[in-house]
Amino acid sequence: MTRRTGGPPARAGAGGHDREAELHRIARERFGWSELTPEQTEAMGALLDGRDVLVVMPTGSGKSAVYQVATLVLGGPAVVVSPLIALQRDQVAGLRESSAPDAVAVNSAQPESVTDSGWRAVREGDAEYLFLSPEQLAKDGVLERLRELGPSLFVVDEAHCVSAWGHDFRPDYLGLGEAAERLGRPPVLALTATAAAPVRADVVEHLHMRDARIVSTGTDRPNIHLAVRTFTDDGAKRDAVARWTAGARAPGILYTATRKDAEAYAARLRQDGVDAAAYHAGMRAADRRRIQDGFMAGAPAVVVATSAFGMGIDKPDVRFVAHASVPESPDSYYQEIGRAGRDGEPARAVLFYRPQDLGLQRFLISRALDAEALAAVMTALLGQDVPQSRSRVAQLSGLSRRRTTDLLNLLEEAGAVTCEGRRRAVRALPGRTADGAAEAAAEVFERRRRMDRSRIEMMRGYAETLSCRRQYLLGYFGDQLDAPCGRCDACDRDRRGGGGRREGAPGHRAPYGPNDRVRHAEWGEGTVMRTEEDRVVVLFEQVGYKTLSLAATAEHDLLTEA
DNA sequence: CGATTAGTAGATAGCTACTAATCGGTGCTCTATT
Repeated sequence: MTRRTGGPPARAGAGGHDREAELHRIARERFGWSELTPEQTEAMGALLDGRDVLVVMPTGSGKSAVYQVATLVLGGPAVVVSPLIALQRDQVAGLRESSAPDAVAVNSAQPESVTDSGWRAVREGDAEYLFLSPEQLAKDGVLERLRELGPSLFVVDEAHCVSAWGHDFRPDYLGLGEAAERLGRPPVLALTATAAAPVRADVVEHLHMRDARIVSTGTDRPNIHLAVRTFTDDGAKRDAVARWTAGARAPGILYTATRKDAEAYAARLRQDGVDAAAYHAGMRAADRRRIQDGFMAGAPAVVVATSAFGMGIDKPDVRFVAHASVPESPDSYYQEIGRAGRDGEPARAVLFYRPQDLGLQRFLISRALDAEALAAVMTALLGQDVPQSRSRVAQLSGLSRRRTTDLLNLLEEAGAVTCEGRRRAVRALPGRTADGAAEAAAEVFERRRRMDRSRIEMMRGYAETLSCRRQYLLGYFGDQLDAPCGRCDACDRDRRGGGGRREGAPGHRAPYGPNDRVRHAEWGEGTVMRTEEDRVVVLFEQVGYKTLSLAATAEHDLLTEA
């Protein structure tokens, strides 16, 4: 990897050597860290060169250190976007306890007086880190105050949320790129533990990252043993899940697809004498907090939860993460099992798989496009001569601000509207019509849905593969594992010699390799993700992940080099 | 997409067998009541 030298920032020191020494000195004196990893210094160095950086490193490997140290060298406060208020609280508390500079948060869950004193602390240099949600950064007043502070760094923590949530659930995530620009465009740092190729592309695009430097330590978590158990009967699966969980070494997390199942399994486990508690977003905030804090402290030993549980859980000794139902994507799955074994000791990830369970995931991503609302937004904009604020567009179209943001994001991606200026007002691009915009937006929407569906298919692929599970998962994230891992059920079976899996014949080379660019007659251009003995998985820009039979592609000449 | 519940038709007074309806995940922020 080459380090490009950009314009040296104000306080970065002269040579790379001095600078690295200063990073180490600050890490030691202000944070008490005796060492920085090569990846940490590489990411910090790129930021000091004024570059945008995407850091992909497992939780617990020191992602936060990158911005904490770099901020002090850059000499201005850092704006840190964090998805959950609970997470912001933990991060602020953590920095308060250390001898490092203080942090403050700005959100709706604290008294105004606390927010006010937070702003003051940053303004007066008593705090260097300011934590906010993306929703806060969608507000003009907040952006104005931030701009006056002259932030030296714009950090997006848990950056995969941009891609996972921005397109529907929390649309303000897609406005972060513009927000950074309105703050004077300091270097942008995106942090995440896992990001497959399309997620990285989404993050880079929507944060408006320029020539982003990607710093990755690889996503493998070798101490987590991977296994899948397959069922067709629902009752049999439930029995197996309950039995396995009751017998597994705690602490652990059991993920379910629905709130009802979380309650049901928790009750059943308690009956079997397991110290288990349910956790989902339908519970009262106080109960959720009590269970999360309790789990961190050791009781309950098992949390049975929907996907609501886990972000910000940095408990080192989680011994298992089991899934009673298949999740929506390898992306989510890897995030969730990544909460096991952070101490490096052996841990288990078991997926209880029933093909029918994929149906629920298909339902959950199948929300239809509201053509009427889309038309209302576009028509409202077409009637205006000058750019309009988002809240004004919401008013004109009679929709909520959240809904409007969602649809404007879609229209922007479809090339029908554009945001401009410091106030990022929106206007329709010249020559656009309501019908044309609706059509283009529908196409963008469909493309995204195909991608989501293909991710579900990749999850099916993981559950049904006969070869090494880790090779499959890591290949999905663009990390190649050259040999089978020896730490998954497929490898265990091969070692016992009971499987009858076809080993790739030595000397028989697959016609495609990872990262090859290919073109398919119908699906357009794509990138090869992995090859097995008889099939190849390709990520196509237009249709998402596809698994093709090598025999068929050869026979009909379906894949050509691009 | 699939599981569960509610409703109803048929044939005859309590039940079977089908169809229709319903539900299912993630969080922020602001506003109106307690």
